[in-house]
Amino acid sequence: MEIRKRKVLEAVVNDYVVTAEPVGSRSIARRYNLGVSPATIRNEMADLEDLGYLEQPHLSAGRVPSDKGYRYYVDNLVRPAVAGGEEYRGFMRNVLETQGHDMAGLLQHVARTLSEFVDYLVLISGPEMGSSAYRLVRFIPVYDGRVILFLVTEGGFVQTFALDIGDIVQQDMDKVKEAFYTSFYGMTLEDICNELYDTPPKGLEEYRAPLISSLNALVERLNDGQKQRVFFCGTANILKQPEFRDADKAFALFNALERHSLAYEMLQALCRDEEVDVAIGDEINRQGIQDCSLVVSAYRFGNDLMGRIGVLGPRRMDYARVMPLVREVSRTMTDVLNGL
Amino acid sequence: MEIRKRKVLEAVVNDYVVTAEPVGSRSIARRYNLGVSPATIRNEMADLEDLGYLEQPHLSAGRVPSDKGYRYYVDNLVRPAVAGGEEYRGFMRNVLETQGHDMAGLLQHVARTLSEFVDYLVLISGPEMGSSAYRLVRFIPVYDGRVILFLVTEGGFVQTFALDIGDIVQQDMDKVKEAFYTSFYGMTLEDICNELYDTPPKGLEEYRAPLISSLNALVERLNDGQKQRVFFCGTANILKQPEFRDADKAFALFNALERHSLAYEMLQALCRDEEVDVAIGDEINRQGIQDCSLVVSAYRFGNDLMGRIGVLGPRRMDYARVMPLVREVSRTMTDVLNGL
DNA sequence: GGTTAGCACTCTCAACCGGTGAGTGCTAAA
DNA sequence: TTTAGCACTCACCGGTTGAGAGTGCTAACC
Repeated sequence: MEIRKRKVLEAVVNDYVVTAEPVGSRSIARRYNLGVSPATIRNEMADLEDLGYLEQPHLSAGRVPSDKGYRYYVDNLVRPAVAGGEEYRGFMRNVLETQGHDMAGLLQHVARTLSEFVDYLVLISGPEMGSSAYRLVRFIPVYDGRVILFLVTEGGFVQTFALDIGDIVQQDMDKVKEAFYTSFYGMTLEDICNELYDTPPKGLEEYRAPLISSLNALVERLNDGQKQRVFFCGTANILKQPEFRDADKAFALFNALERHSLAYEMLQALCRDEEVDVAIGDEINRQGIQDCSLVVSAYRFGNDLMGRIGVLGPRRMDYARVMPLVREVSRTMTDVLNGL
Repeated sequence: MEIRKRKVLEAVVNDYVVTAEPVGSRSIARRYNLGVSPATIRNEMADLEDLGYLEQPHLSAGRVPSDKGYRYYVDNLVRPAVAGGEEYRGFMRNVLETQGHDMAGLLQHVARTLSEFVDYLVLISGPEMGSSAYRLVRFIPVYDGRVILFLVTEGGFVQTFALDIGDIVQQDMDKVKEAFYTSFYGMTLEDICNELYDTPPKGLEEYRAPLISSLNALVERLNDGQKQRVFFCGTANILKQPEFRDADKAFALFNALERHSLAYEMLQALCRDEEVDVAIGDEINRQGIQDCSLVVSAYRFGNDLMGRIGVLGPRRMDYARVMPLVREVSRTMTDVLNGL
């Protein structure tokens, strides 16, 4: 694309991001020093519309970026705003350090903090329990037939699941206590299922079937993303955005987001790039969320991907600010989790 | 209050609940068989307004119930709608039974199910961890200095907390493992703190201070309600209500609700009655939630109050439907949790 | 040939205006 | 005490109008 067209496209996106109003040739000529008259810009805009980068809500209105226009902007034009990054980094470190590695609380806090820096919705998915390796696995019998599966991931995330292994007589409970003191270090849930299937703990052969089926059901749920918790913060922010002041639009969006599994899948679906990824409008491909964009970055522990941090806002999102911010937060998360 | 005034007040509330429009004397005369003309009803309404039970949005509009009017209605006039109760009970039992006592999942499901029966927001607070007695307390050392406190309440609710007890040398970790195998059966968190303070486990005297301070911080957080999780469902429902189609109103409400601790306190604050309680408008006494009503009922395990189920909607809530429904759900919860 | 000034045209939006309908308060009669 | 009648108020709807912003097109300009 010619240099001037790029400048015009960038100007349109920049202006539209802040005003949420269709932007016209005159205002671009006034606010940006392109050295040409509105008429020339008008011609460029007409060309950009032909090429599919801009759209016109109605004749005699200004132009609005199309999905394709945003895509081009994000891929080629966006100039990350550095301001706030450092400030935020300090803030984050503070949050991370005072939260003492209580993962759920930590993620909640990070979501809250981030949502105060952007006027959008923040989503953070927790560690993927289904396929990650555990540093500690413990089976804790609680009472008749109920066993709590206690897991700690490499990253220190604790999760518990209740398993029902049917009627157990009291004296067998002690056996359970003993039997499950085996080490499952570094195994995934699938591994544990297989292990138990192949070599059931001594004295507990008769409970193997219900235990296995209970575990299998658990693995299945985890893979469905049903058990996966997504932390939300800044829901109210959505209502600040002019495009969601219409109650029906807002309703459709909130309704969709209420299915946490959908939010989880949405976060998972983005993984083109290592650092920070963006899905624009229809690219999100979820009912009710067509009018949004999602900026996502993953945080890691060691080589394992732990979870994802996402910011969901209108397509007209402030990419220049959000992208570096999200990148920064996930980097900081990764750093702190890895004990740097 | 005279019988006819009561009938008129009831009629106004009933109509306003469904239409959300100020209701006039004529429409009451038409829809209810009071045996008097609109003019008479008009006079009664003027009286009710003088008494503070009704309000007029503007001259020449119909009347709307005031907070006082709703209060009188809820206390004296409401006729619980029975329809749906049994149907719901079956539904609930099914949810409760298939959820296998995984408390977090269970509460989430109950919230979801209930939110499908009412067009309002459902809030459920989990067991109060701070002051309830535990059936099982376990300290699980994870790695250097990090100990997970693993708690199971009488009701089978599992919760874990990370504690930092400072630098621990590896060989001491085994001691921790041993030392914390004590039984803390039936103790509350406060009890445990005291116990550890009075008689620190053998060989771990030097870790007493950080452990105690870590635990104290935990108790404090629990008492602040910070750690208390509140399960939300039906947030989108709020936007269906005409009074929240105005984005600013909705924003104020969502903003307030985002502070989960506020939601928690709101639920806790209501405890006049055993069965089901209602806070109307300003009675809720929380910034941003003045225009709502809250219907709450507690569920129990044994004699302990475990948590609360609340429905938050506009003041113009369908009390006749919501009140029995909330009562029914909390009863069913209590029944199922107690193993009936 | 690219650029620009000028101009007619389009479309939205806010303000205005009058009519309609719902509802009220008041008064006088039943 | 109740009711019919009536004048009055106010929100709301639909149509109109004018202003403002923006466009496309054309012809002149460098």
